[in-house]
Amino acid sequence: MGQPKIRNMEEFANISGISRPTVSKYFNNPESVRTSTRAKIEAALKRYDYQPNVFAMNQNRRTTKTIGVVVPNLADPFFSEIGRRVELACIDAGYSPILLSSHGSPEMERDNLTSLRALKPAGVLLAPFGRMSDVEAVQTFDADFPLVLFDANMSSIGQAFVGTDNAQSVDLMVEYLCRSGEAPCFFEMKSPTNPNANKRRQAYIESMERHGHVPRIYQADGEGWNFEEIGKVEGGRLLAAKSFETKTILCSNDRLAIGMLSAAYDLGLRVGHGPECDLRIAGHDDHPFSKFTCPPLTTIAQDYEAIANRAVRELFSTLEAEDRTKDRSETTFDGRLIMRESA
Amino acid sequence: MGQPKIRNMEEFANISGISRPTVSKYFNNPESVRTSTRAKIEAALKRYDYQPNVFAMNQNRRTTKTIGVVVPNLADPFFSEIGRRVELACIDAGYSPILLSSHGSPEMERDNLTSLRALKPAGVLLAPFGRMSDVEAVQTFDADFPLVLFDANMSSIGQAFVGTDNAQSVDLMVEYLCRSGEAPCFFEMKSPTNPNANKRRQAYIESMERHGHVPRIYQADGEGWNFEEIGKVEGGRLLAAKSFETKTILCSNDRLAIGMLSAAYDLGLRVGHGPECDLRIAGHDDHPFSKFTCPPLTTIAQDYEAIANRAVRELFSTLEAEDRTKDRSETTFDGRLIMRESA
DNA sequence: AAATAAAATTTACGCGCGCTAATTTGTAAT
DNA sequence: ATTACAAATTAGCGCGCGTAAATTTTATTT
Repeated sequence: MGQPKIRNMEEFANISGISRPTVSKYFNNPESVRTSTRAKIEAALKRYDYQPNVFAMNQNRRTTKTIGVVVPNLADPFFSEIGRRVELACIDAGYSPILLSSHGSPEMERDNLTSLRALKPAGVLLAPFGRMSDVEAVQTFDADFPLVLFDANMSSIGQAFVGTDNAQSVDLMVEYLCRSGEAPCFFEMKSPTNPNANKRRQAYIESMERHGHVPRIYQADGEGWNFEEIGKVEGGRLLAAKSFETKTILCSNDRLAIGMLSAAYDLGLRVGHGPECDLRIAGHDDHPFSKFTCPPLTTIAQDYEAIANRAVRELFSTLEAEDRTKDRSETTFDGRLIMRESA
Repeated sequence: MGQPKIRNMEEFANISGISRPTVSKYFNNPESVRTSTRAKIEAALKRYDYQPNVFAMNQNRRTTKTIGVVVPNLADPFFSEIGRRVELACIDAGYSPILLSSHGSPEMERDNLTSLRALKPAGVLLAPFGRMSDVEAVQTFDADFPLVLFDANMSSIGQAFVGTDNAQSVDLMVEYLCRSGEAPCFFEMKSPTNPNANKRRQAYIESMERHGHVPRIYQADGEGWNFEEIGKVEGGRLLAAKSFETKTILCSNDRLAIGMLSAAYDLGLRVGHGPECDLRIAGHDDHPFSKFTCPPLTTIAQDYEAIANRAVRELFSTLEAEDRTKDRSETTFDGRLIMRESA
């Protein structure tokens, strides 16, 4: 941290006694220069605080050190949590993540990808809307940049997909509910905005049939991302009208379940698995607040950490594989049953 | 979208029939060129998709179109919501916001400011940790870039501060609770990580004294950002031990209140303002989930929209004022009482 | 000790655009 | 038609770094 400010790489090369191209090489990859020269450069770095101009660096580089991370909606704690972990994993690997939220709008997802193009990212981690995404835009982006999908799959797009095995996780819950009491009916949105909803419904149907039960599905009206409100209003309506044919309800996700729990409370219904209870409610995702609902919500925990780390690793492995011959891989992690009091 | 790809501004200038410096001027500020030439350029933009290279642009520009937005923790719905609105307001104004979360760590706040330096942002909107922030780092950043603080104030740092008037909002709640029943005691963390906690405690004390009551404060042990857990465990402990001297509890924020509501449910305590209830619990912030707690939480709503928009406007007004003579301004918005069933 | 390979240096060009000064063109008013 | 002024053009330098080719130095092997 000396007083004479370094203006550019030329000056820094002079005071460190190394030629500029070698210094440039060092900043691209410190391992690529001899140990003795690396020591000289790092000694100079300690005395003078210099860092290369990012804009000049990225102008001519084939690839930058930027990683784009795009999620559908940061207001949803699920995405803010998994986005957070992806971000930290990128930093650990020496890259600069840039986290973009599409604010619930597929159009903004497209815009985000367009903005990212200008930044020449080394790669992009995308949790897409799925079939609501601008598929063509995602495809052309995939053709131009290394792309890894997580959370929601899109067939044959991206170098890899990493997510949760909905078939396994839903079956785990259905099996538990059947074993511990009545077979569940299924509560979801009629036109779900989140991409895993369809897979979960399908998994519910198959699991129920496998266990010899008739699947019963209830779909709530309502648009947008205000899941709790929809769960409370529409779920409450169904509860009040005694429309559910069973007293065990599996919600497509925790946010719907949180809304329904609130409605049940208003209606004076006791939720839980005890003999004195009127209703069992279960969810999916282990939402950060599901531990604090009344009663605490029985749910399926997705392995955030594993998904985030694996997605990052998949991306980096395609970055390192110069030849684009790597096959597309799909990795799903098992959900874990979190037994609490609601079911 | 013609087939011949435009490689640089030179080529684009040729095909649009305008000289390169004028095109450059257009991209810096479309208003700065004659209407007729603007039309020509925009006609060409429709036919060929060209956008200037961001890295080359920003390399020599005095100031970029980038706005940094730094919040303490995106996992907290309060910050993800206000960050979202700030982001959208910047986009509307034609700037490129870059949203950075410090993941609950003051050190990362410092790192985020350091990273932003390299991007030469036109300005930065910072929701600081407050006294836990690296004050010196924030000060030197303030000296080098236009800076506006929001949510949490730091004395004489930044061109402006925008937030909620804690004295007003807490007094509003205290007044309501006293008027509608027993005077509240106050529940908070012993060493709070969120920056407004001290102001709220102070506001509570002053408000209670003004209403002729003795303030009673209960502080929970616990570190970090896991407020719900702390509210549930420590608040539950106090409830179980019947340590609270009154049956009306004002929590420093909604997340603590959510935890305490969960504990009260476990203990079989009926929360609410009805005659059959054992306890009243109130919060502060109008957390997105406070509407769905059991019972729904009475709280104070901060005016997210107003805070976000005003913070952005304050920043832009300092950007436009070439002379740095603008006085530092402090703007606070009133909180709004949200009466629900919990108190 | 000489021979060989690896790494560092020198030299030089290019990236795409910002920005300036001098000049020319266009527009609107007298 | 003349004047006056704003806007566009031409010409050209500079930013800070990437990168390539040719050369020299250093480290390793025989």
